[in-house]
Amino acid sequence: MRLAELSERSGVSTATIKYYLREGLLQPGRRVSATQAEYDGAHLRRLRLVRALIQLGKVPVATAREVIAAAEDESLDHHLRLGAATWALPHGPEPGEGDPEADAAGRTVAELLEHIGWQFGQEAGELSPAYRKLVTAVAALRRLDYPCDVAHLLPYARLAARLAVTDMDLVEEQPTEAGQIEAAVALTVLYEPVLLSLRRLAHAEESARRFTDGGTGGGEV
Amino acid sequence: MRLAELSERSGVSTATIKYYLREGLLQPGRRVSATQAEYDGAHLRRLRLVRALIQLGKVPVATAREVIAAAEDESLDHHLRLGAATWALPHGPEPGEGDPEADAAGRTVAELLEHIGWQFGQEAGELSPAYRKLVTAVAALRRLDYPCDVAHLLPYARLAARLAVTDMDLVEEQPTEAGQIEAAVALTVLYEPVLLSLRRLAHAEESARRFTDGGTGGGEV
DNA sequence: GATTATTGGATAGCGTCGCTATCCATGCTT
DNA sequence: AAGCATGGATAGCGACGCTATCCAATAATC
Repeated sequence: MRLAELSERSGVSTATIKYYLREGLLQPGRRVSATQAEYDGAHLRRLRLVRALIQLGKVPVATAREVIAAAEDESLDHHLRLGAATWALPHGPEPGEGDPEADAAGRTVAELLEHIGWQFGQEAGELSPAYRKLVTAVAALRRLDYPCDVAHLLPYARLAARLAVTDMDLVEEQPTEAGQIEAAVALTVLYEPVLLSLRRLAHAEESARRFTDGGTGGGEV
Repeated sequence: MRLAELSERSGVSTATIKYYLREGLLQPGRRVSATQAEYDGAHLRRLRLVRALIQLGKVPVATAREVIAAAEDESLDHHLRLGAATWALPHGPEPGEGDPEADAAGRTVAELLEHIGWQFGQEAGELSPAYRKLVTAVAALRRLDYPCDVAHLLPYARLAARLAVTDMDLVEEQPTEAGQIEAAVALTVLYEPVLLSLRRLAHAEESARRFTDGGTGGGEV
C-alpha cells in the first residue's frame, strides 16, 4: 500500500507518518521507484503501536524510538530484551543527591525490595528507571508527611507482583518470540491507563461504600 | 515567611512561585504592606503538593488548579468532593464516535463493570474521565489485536478493587476532613508512579523467573 | 534622612515537544 | 501529453511550563 492508504487505514495524517519516518519510529517502505514506496501490514501494525504508545501511553517520541530499537535488537536474549525495552522508558527527575528525604526514601525502597525478595531493580550497578522513579515518588510523599514506609508499601508491592503474573500470562499467550517482545512493551505501557482507570473507578466505589449512608447495597467482588 | 524563604524551603524558584500564584494554584499571601506578603506553613505545604502533582504526577497546571479548587469547594459533601477532585483530572483523547472498535470497547467495559458490580462510572448521565480513558485504552489494545475482553480485564479490576481498599485505608488515617480530601487527591496521583514502578520491577522479577534458566532460586512472596 | 537592597507584581520571551503546512522535483496514471 | 499524486525537505505553529527582565514601592542599613 502507499503512504496515503497507510494514513487512511491508521487514521494518522500523512504529514505525521512522514514525521515518524524521519524520527525513525517507522521503517521506511520498500522503495519501488524514485518517488514511491510500498508499505505493508507490518508497517500498519507498527504505526498503530507507535500511536498507542505516544497518545495513550504518553511516551515521548524520542523514548518510543529507543524502546522499539531495544525490542528489535536481536543481539539480546529474550529476558534481556524485555528488560532493555522497558529500561528506555521515561526517566523523570533524578532523586537528588544531597537530599536527606531522598536518602531516606532510597533506604525505604531498598528495604522493601529486600523484604519481598526482588533482585532485579539494578543491573551492572546502575539503578533501573523504575527503581529511581519509585524512590522519587516515595521521597515526595514523605516530604508531604504521608506515611510511606515498608509496611505501607508492602501491600502495593504484593499487588504489583500479582499484576506481573497476570501480565506475563498475557505475554506468553503470544505464539512467536517477536510477538512476545512486542506484547511485553505494548502491555506494559498500554495496560497502565487500564489499570489506573480501574483504580480510579474502584476509588469511587470504595468511597461510596465508606462515606455515603445506605452504601451501594451489595456488589461483593 | 517571605516569598524568598518560601522558595528556599520548598526548592522552587521565586519566579515559578509567582507563576503558580498567577495561575491560582496557590493562595496569595497575607498582604502586610503594599510590597510585601506573608506566607505560612500552609502555603509551603500546598506548594509542595502542587509541585508533586505537576512534576511527579505529570498533571497539567490548568488541571491542577481545577483539582485543588474542587478539593476546597465546601459546598460539596465528603464523598462528592473526593470524586469531584479526581473528576477534573486529565481527559486525554475522546473514544471517538463512529469507530466500531471504540463501540466494541465501550460494550466490553460496560459489561465488565456490570459483572463486577460497580456503579459509579457515570454521574448525571455523563461518563467519568476514568471510564472514558478505560474505553480508549481497551479500544487501542483491540486495534492491536491484543485480547482484551471481560475475562482478561477481570483480574485487573479485582486487583484495582483491592488497591482501592488499601488506598482508602490510608485516606482514613488522616484525622481531619480537609486532610482526607487532600490525601485522596495526593494519594490518587502520587501513588500512581509508585504503583507503576512496582509493577515494572515486578515484571523484571517475573520475567526472570520464567525466561532465565536457574531462576532466582526462591523469593516466594 | 539618604542610600541601598529587597519585595511582589506585570510582561514578554524562551526551550521543548508533537506535529503541520508548504514547497518541490519526480514520475505514475490515463 | 497532461495532470496529479508521491515522497522528501524545511520551516513554522500552538501549547506548555517556566524564566528573565523591568519596575515602583517599601524595608533595611548606614
